Amino acid sequence: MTQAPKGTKDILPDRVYRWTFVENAFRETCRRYGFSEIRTPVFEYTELFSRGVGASTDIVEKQMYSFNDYDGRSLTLRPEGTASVARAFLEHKLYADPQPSKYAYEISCFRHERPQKGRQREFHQFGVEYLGSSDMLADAEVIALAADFLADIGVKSPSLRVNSIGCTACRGGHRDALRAFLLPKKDELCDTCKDRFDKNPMRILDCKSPVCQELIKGAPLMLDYICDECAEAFESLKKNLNALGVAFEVDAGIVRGLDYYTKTAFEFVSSAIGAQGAVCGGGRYDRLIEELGGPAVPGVGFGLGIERLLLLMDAEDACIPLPAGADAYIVFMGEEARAAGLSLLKDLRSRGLRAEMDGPAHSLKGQFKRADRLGARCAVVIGEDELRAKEFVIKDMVSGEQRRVGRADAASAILREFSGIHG
RNA sequence: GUGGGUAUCGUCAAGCGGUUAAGACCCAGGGUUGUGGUUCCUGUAUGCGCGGGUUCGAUUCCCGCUACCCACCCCA
Repeated sequence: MTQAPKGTKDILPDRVYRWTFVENAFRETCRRYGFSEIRTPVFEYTELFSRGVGASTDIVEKQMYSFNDYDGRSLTLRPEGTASVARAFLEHKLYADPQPSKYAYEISCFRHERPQKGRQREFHQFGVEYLGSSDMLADAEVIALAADFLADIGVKSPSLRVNSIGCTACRGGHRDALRAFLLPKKDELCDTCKDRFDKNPMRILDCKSPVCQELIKGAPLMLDYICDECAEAFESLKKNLNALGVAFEVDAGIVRGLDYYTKTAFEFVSSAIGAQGAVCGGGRYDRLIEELGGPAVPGVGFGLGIERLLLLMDAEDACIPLPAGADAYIVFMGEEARAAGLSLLKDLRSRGLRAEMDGPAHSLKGQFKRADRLGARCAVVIGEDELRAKEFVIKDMVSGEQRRVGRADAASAILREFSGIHG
C-alpha cells in the first residue's frame, strides 16, 4: 500500500529542479522553431490506438492499460503521443488552419512492460508533430529541433541515425526480397527471428544475436528497394540536414515498431544509459491521418524520453543549475522579536526575495544552522539589543561579516546586497 | 512473457552458524548564558523483506513467496 505501483517513480523535490530545467529548455527550443504547445487527454478511446498505432504492434497487442468505463466504452491510457495529436487535429479540423501545423507537448505515457533501466510503465516524453507538409524540410526541421535541444542542455553523447523505411509500396518489394534472401538460411536464425521471418522480416536486420548478424550480411537493404520518390526524398533530407549543420549517419538498421511510420525514421542513441539507448525516436507518418478517417495530411514528429534524457545527463555529469537558496533567513529571540521578524519577512517577500523564518524558536545556534542548510545568503538577527536600538544585524552567510542597519532600511539593504543571481 | 542478480537503521554498508548486529553519512540534542558551515561529545535496528524448514542455536544454511534491479523482447 505504501509503495508506488511497479514501473512508476515519484519525482521528489530534490530532483524536480532537473525536470524543470529540461522542461524550460524544451519550451524555449520549441518557441524558436515555431511549435505551439498542445495538450490532449491522458486517456482516449481504445480504437484510436488500435487504428493509429497498429493492431499488430507490441504496444497494442500486449502493453496497453485499457479499461472499460461505466458506460461500457473501452478507454486506454495513452501509450504514446502522436495518435492523440492526430485525433485532435482531425476533431477540431485544424487542417483548415494555415498549414503546416506545428505542435509540441510534454506528456506521460503508459505501457505495461517489464521495467528496467530507462524503461518504466509510466514514463514522460517531450514530443513534436509537424503536420501538413510532405517536404523533407519538415523532417529536417524536426530533427534539427531535437538536435538543438540536446545541444542546448549540454548533452553530447547521443548520435543521430537516420534511415528511410520507404512507403508501403516499396516496403513490400523489400520484404519479398528479404524473405527470398533469408529463406535458405531460415533454420539457422534465432528463435525470435524465425518468428520475425513471417511477421516482420525487416526486424531481423537489427537482431542483436551474433548468429543472425552473420546471416544477414549482404542481405538486401531497404534503402536499395525504395521507390524513386522515396529515394529522392531521402536524398533531400540528407541535403537539408547538412545545410542545417546537423551531423548524422545513415543506419539501415533503424526500424520503427509503430505501423504509421513511412519514409524517414530516426533515432538519437547513446550507449551511456544501458540497453535502452534510444533517447529520442521519430519519423514520418504520411498515412496516419487518413487511417484515422481524415484527409490525406502528411506528418512527421518525434518522442523524446525524459527519464532517459535525465539518465543521460546524470551519466554525462551534465551541468544543471541548482535552484537558488534562500535570500534571507530571519533569526529571532523572543516574542517581540518574532513580530518584528514577521513584519520584515512580509516586506522581503513582497519585494520578491525568498525569505524564511522558523517557527518555535530553536536556539540561536539552531536557527543559524537552518539558515546555513537552506543556503541563505544572509541572516537577519533580531533580539533584545536590536529592538532597543531599532537596528537589525545583517550577517553575510558567505563572508561571515555582519553589520547593523536601521530597522526601516533593512529590507532595502538586503534587496540591494543579497538578491540576484546566486545558488 | 522469459532469464539472471539482490534484499541488514532514512542512506551506504560490515557480518560467512553462538557478536550487547560493526562503521560511515544523515538526522536530533549538547560543548554554560546572542551566531552557521570546521571540530568534539551524546543519542538513534529487541532487529536483519515475508513464510516455512534444518539445527541445542540462524541475519548467517535450505525451500517457497514477495519486492526491487539488470537483461531478453520491444521501444521513449
